[in-house]
Amino acid sequence: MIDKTFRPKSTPLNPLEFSATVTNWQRQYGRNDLPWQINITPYRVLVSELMLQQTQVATVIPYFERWLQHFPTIEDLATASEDAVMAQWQGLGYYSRARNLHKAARYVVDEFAGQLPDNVDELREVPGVGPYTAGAISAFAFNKPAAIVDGNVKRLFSRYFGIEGEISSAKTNKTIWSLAEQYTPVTDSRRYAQALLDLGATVCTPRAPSCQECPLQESCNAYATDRVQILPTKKMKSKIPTRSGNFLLDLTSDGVVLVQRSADGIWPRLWCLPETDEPPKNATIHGKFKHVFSHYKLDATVFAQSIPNGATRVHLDEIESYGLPTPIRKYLNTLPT
DNA sequence: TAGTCGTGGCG
DNA sequence: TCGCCAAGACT
Repeated sequence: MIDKTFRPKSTPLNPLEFSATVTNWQRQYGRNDLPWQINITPYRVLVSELMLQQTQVATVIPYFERWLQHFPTIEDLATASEDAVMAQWQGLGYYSRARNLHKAARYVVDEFAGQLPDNVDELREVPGVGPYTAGAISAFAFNKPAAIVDGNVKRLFSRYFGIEGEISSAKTNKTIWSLAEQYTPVTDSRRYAQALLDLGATVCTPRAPSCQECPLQESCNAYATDRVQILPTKKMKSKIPTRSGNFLLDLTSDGVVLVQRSADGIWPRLWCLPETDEPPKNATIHGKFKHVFSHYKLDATVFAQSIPNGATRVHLDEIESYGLPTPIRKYLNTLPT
């Protein structure tokens, strides 16, 4: 009788075998035509990596193309206004990344004459560049050996090496970084880094991974021990709270009143309908909308309310040149022109 | 260590 | 409809 649950005993490949296996796989099955993989420059890699933080490739692509049209060089970005920068980032989310990218451009122009450094230590000093992004820029922009650990690598390594520790813990993070450094090859750095990301994104996926397509199946600990569905282990998440918000709509033939939000909190420095702590009395409800953030849900009510004076009023057809949060832009788009 | 910070797609 | 998750950084 055949035991369908049989798995071969697994021993991890050594670093040389591992890197050869995944780079060969990447050459044949990986992603090699993404916009930032063509005409590679350090600036294009920097832009793509900041945009790709916690954001999927398909979402980033149109933003990346538009960004390079508006800010072709790092000098163009460094000298651009914050309003112009935020207008281009509008809708992509995590807006501190846009300000960091802007700061990064100025930093590199001021400190390095516009030339990004190629080593992790100096890259870590660039605004918005953390441990992952520093390694990614070194590998992708300069083809230099550098460990990268992102969500893909954490998932891939936790399964491949059978790491049981909670994936977001400092201890597990340290373990995986150590393995990542140990397994980083001396040559073909760019393709190796891309191989890890491609494997994680297209084969070793969070759920329903395609183990039959995986070049590492034979030596994968999680596959051998039938723990692919269990690893990586995650902490229980308490469900996110719901908050209510009150927004004011003052729309005339001259446009709608917008205010620039503070640098703190959600949607920092983006242009928005005026928000109030308490619902205005004797105001009629114009409409409602809901929005989900990563850490809370917003239940919003929009009140028709005239704003006294001195406010910025923007014509509806000029709104695209302002940086607006997505749900506000969507709400305004429903208004009759 | 844990919270903050967006948005869209997917099952 | 809802929870999960994505090329994380910063505080």
